[in-house]
Amino acid sequence: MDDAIITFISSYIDLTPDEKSVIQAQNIIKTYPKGTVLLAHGDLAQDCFFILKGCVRRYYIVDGDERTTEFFTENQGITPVSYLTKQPSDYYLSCLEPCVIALGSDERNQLLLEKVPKLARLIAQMSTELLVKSQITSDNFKNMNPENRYLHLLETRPDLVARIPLQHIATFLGMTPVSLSRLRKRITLKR
Amino acid sequence: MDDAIITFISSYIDLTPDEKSVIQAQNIIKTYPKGTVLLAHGDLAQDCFFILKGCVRRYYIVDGDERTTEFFTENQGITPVSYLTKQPSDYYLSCLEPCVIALGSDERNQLLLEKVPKLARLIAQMSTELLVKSQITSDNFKNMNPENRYLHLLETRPDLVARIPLQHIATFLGMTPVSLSRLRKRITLKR
DNA sequence: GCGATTACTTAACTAAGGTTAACTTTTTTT
DNA sequence: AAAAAAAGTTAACCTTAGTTAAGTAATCGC
Repeated sequence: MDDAIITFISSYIDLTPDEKSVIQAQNIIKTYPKGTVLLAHGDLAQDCFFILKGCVRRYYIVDGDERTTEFFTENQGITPVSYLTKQPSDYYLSCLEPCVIALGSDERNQLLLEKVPKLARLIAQMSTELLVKSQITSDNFKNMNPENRYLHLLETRPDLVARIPLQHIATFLGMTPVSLSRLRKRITLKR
Repeated sequence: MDDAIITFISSYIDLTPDEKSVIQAQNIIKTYPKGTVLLAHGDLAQDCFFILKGCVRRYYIVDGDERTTEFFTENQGITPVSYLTKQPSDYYLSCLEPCVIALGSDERNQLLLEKVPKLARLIAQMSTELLVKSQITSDNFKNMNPENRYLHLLETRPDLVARIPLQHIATFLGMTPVSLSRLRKRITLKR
C-alpha cells in the first residue's frame, strides 16, 4: 500500500532509490472509517489528500440538502480550494467507504520539493491535466441533459455507479434521487 | 493598449524595465473582426490568447446546435485544451465582437520564460487561480437550477448579460433561448 | 434609409424533473 | 436474528424546460 504513491509518481517522472526513500519518509498515511468528515464547511483545510484506498465525496449543503459535486477514488489527489486559498471551506469532504489516505501539508510538501526538485515537473503536469479534465467535464455537464449525463457516467465511470449510493450519484448528476430512480426505469423500459 | 499585458503581469509580479521591454518585444497583437473563428472543431491550436479588447465565446456543436460553455472578455487568457494536449480541438472559439488579442505560441512562451524566469511564478499562480475558479464555477452550476443560474449570472457578471446575445447566454446557462426568454418574463412578473 | 437577416418573444403542446408521501428493500446495529 | 435506520422505488400531482411555429423587434450591410 505504501508503494502506491511511489508507483503513481514514477508513472510521471523517474525516481532514484534515494528520492524514493525521501518521499517514503515524508509520507504520512492514515486510515479513516466510513463516514469520516475530512473537511467540513467553515474549516480551514490543513492538508491535501491522496487516496490509496476507498472513496471520498465532495458535497455542499444547499437549503439543508446535500449536493454532491465530485467523487474521488484510488490514486486520485484532492487539493481542497480551502487548502489553496487559506479561506474557510464552502464544501465538505467525507469518506463514503473506509479509506486509506496519504496526507500532504504545506510544510512537508515544501520540504519534499526542496529535496526532490523534479517533483515540480510532476506538479505542473498534474495541474495541467486537472485543468483540462475539469474543463472537459464541466463542458460535458452543460451540454447534456440529466438522462444523457447518466448514460455518459455509465460509459465513462461504471465503477462509480456500482459502488456509490444512488442518492449521491443523483445529485452529482444534477437531479434528485427520485428523478434518477424514475429515469433508470424509463431507460430499462426503452430497450 | 500594448501596455495592458504589462499592467496585467505587473499585478502579479514586479518587472524591471528590461523585463518589460523583453515582454513587449515578444508580444504579438492582432485584431480580428466580429465573427472570426480563432479555433474550429478539429483544428490543432497553435496559440494561446490574451484578450485586450472584445469578447470571445467557446462553444460546441451538439446535434447541429451551438452550445456555449464559456465567455472570455478583457484581461482574460484563453488556453485551449488543444494547445495543451496537441490533440484536435473539440470546440470552437470565435469573436462575438471585434477583438484585439495578444497571441502566445509554444516557441515564444518558451523564450519568454528563459529570458524572464520569474514568469514561472505568474504561471503557477494563474494556474491555481484558474483551477479554483473552474471548480467553484462548475460546482455552482451543478448546485443551481436554470432560474438560479440566471439570477446568479446577473449578480456576478451583469456585463455579460448586457453585451452578449441572449441565445448564447441561454445555452451557457444550460437551457434553450426560448426557455430563457420565458424565464425572464416569469421573473419580472414575480416582482 | 431600406431590405434582409438575425435576435427575441410569445403561445400551444409535449416531455421531463421537482415534491411529497407511502411503501419496499437493503444495510447496519445491537 | 430482530429491530432500527438508511436507501431505493413508485405514484400522484405540480412546475418547469424542450419543441415547433408564428410573429415582433432590433441590427447589419449596402
